[in-house]
Amino acid sequence: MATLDDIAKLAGVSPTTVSRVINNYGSLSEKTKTKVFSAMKELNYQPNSLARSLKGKKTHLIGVILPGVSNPFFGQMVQEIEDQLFKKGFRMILCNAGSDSEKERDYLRMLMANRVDGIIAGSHNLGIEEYQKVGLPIISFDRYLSDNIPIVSSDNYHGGQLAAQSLLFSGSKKLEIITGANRPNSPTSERLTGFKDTLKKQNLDFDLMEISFSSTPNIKGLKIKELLSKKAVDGIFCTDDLTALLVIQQAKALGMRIPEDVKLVGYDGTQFIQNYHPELTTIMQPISDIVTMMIDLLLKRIDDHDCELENNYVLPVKLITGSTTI
Amino acid sequence: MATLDDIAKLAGVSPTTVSRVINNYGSLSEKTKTKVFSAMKELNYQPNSLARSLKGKKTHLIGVILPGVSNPFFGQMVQEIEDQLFKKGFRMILCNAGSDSEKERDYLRMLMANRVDGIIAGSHNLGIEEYQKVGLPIISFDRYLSDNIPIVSSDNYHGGQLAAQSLLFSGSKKLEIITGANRPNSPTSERLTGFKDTLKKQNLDFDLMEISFSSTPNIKGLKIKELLSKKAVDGIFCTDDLTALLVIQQAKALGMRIPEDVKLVGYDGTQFIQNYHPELTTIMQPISDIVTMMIDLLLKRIDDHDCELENNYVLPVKLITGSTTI
DNA sequence: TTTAAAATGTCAAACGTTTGACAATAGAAA
DNA sequence: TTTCTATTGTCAAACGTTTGACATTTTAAA
Repeated sequence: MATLDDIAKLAGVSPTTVSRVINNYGSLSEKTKTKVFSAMKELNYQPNSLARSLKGKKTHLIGVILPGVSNPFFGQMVQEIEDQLFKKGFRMILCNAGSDSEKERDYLRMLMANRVDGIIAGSHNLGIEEYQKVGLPIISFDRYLSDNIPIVSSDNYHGGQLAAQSLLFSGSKKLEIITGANRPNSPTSERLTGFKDTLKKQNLDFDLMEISFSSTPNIKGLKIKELLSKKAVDGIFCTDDLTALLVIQQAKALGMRIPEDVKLVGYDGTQFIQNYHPELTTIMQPISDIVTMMIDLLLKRIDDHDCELENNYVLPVKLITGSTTI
Repeated sequence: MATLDDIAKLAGVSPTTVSRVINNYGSLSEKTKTKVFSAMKELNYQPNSLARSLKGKKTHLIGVILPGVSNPFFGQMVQEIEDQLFKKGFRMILCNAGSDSEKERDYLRMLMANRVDGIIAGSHNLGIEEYQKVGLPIISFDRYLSDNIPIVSSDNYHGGQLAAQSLLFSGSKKLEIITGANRPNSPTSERLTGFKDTLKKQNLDFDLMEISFSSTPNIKGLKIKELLSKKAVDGIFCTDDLTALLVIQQAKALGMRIPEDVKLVGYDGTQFIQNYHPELTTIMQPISDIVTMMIDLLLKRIDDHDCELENNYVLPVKLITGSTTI
């Protein structure tokens, strides 16, 4: 692969001049620039980022740690992150941590070793300490990591409220909420609280069904089937859309009609759901805005490691009404 | 961030010794190793990959260029690639090229600049020349790029055959195939041929509906609606599952029953479809095997840039029968 | 023609490693 | 004690850039 020296030789100038052209530094005549550029083109030259970064330049690499990308929510988020980062001249190293804390730790190490400029963290199997000692700009999605790591999220509490209101408005009385594992600091717990508080105001009660995040869809389906067939529920709030799809599936299999027999509200409202399951009433998280916010903050921190940022940035959610509620 | 010299000072040894410990090179006493390791731990030291790679070591970075990740097929593929690469000690730079050839070109440049060890290319807006002059190990998914770039794909022709057989077996007579833009070298065109050939053997004809890959689902839906309401079709083969979902959607809206009035076969058979739309008959591509193959070949090429590889690796597809055919 | 400014060149240090050559020291075996 | 070997150290070059100091040449204006 061609180096700066090769270009210098071919263009008949000094290496310093080539570097000056690349970095647009010092004074240069148009003629030299043209000579250098065409030599670069001729040899298909790409300045070695490794060397540049080593010399103190940014790597323009951002580490993105997420639970996974096969879930449409994170899929869309990754797509959005990639898109927006690209436009700002950054690239992403994608890290699917799953629910594996060892893997997350490994990735954190790798990202440090690779001297990424910053990290977007949306998966959190690890404790605070691990993230604190990374010493790189970090922005977190939807979970507390450490005091000086800003959290960007959407309004989970209000999302819970909207879901409850929407079910109440369509006349549900016997309510059920289906949610993943509820660690105390997880975003879903806020959704739950918003839901709960709204019902409390109406003096209504509800039941809670927890299905571990890591269960397969088949297992989840089975549990939902049991719920639907054994219990007289007429309104269900799922804290994610995929689970809501399973409810639709099981209800259909049992001959129950939605929304006549059971109303249903999901959560996330990805583009995918809006396109392929427009019937589902759901709470839409503003993925694009969330990403814009995160990248904006991250780049600020990259420019100035000590810049002051808020601890929390909460973006509004939106109710999208489909035919699974009335 | 701590450097090798810092470790040397803290451990009370020479920098060379530290490097020897890291690379397990030369002869070392257990005592020194322990001293060095504990110094590394204490300072949370990570060897600077940039410097190491500059000195000739691998970067352990792989560029993955795909059309996007919001489509479940590529979502699952990315997840699989990430997972398998991680296990082999590699990380991925994710490049969503979309249908933007300028972006793809930019990414190719960036990947060269970053001295990635290799590239997995699944998006191909660019011509052969661009890929040829990259000069890095490349493996292609499902499309011809250049003579010495191996192609890994699944058996698109047989997939088309299976789709046709399945529709014929369920008694369809008036067949339609819905497919994206059909550039001559695209994998979908093979699916089409397999489909066509099978029908020809039965002396049956079919109609072809092309919907540009870049149309939004709404537009696609509209065209499908038109098709369903204006034409007497009783069997549809969509060359991807998402389009098949739109057919289901539109058929439902028009009061047509599947499979009674129209049979339907999709393509891809991702985990997502299997979990959330098990009713859809579809052709499953063996994503995991495809990825294993690609990574295997890529790593071979990375170890030995000139190693001989086949031009084509075709993996078998599988018919998954759901209730959209009988 | 003189003079100043602009353009380019030379040189070298630095970034953080790896690696080889070679020397020095320690400990153990003969 | 001598001798060998294992361990560690010193030193320096290399990887491909960037950047500053400084010198020299070219160009254009006065």
